[in-house]
Amino acid sequence: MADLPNGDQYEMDPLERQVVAMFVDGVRVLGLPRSIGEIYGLLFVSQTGLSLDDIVQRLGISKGSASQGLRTLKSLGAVRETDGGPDRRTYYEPAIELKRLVGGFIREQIRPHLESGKTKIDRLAVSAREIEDPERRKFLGERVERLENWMRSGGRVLPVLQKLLGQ
Amino acid sequence: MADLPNGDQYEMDPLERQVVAMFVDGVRVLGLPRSIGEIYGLLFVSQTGLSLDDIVQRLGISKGSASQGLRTLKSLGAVRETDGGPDRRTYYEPAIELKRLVGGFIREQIRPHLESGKTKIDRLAVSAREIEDPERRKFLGERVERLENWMRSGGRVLPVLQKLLGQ
DNA sequence: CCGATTGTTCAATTTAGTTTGAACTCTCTG
DNA sequence: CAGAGAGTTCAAACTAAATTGAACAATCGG
Repeated sequence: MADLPNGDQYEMDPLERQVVAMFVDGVRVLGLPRSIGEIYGLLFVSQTGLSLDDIVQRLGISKGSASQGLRTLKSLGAVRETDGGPDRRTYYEPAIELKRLVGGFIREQIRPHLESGKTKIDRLAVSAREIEDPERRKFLGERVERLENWMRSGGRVLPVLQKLLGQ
Repeated sequence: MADLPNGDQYEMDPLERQVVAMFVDGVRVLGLPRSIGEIYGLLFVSQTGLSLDDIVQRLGISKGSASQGLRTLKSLGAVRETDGGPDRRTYYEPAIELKRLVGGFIREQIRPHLESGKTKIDRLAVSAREIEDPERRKFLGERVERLENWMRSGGRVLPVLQKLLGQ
């Protein structure tokens, strides 16, 4: 590296660092790994699309990490690929519409959990009905009902959320 | 332990395990540690309040873990303390109203991040205005605006969320 | 106020999750 | 169709986060 003519193109400037750090914090709240925040943040401050190798070099992360991070971001609908014309490689750009980002996150991270939650509650309801002691059975029945209510509320909220964030 | 008359009172039955496992999964989605899901889940299936020692023994976790978990749950408004009458120790019961749970989570986990996010964006806006190159400065200004929009949307959504989940 | 009991704190350990990097596949092009 | 470049995969290494447990503080009753 020391013998390359221009190290600058591999380094982020302070403002870019600031943005990347912000997104790193941001995605941690969402339970996503740091590298995802770094990649998205870098794309977010970049005026042009970046290739996988650009990302690897500017962030100083491994190719593997960048590749996996981009896959997750693609699945969330948070980056789109633009094929680089004459060039062989793919370039990546960030999706910056909140609607799209929230939609992807709900679809990929929230809905699956709501689904599996419902299944588990159904199984729980079955177990609860098999309890011998009537008092205990009644109590459990009430708790199961409470859980079903939570799920219903959750299901009702998501569409509203999406509508509100669609601007 | 082997010489205690009734080991049963320290063990969860299969249904209790099922509920605890469900809440462990549940809280992981929210980015909270496993022990918190275990404790809340155990309280949720229990017909009576439980003491810290009850929790330690039935879940088989350490006193330290239970103590810290309860503290977090209290700060989230997800458990309340009931002092156990003649007894010296405190008993814990779960809060089961969704409104309360969501409210606590928003207050403790979401709002602080929104706040600090706003601060970071303000600082970023300052840095962006100092950029020399006009084209770059314009681009960054637009991105900062975008971030400000995201934050505004987030702020608008929370109250609606709370209202909808209040039943 | 002493000793017993309840609950807290935090450094050390353990566990879970992320990142790396080398080997691999795929695809294009000369 | 050989070889070069782009991107993927995944076991191993590393890092971050949770848990333990022992020492400590607080409180109560005798």
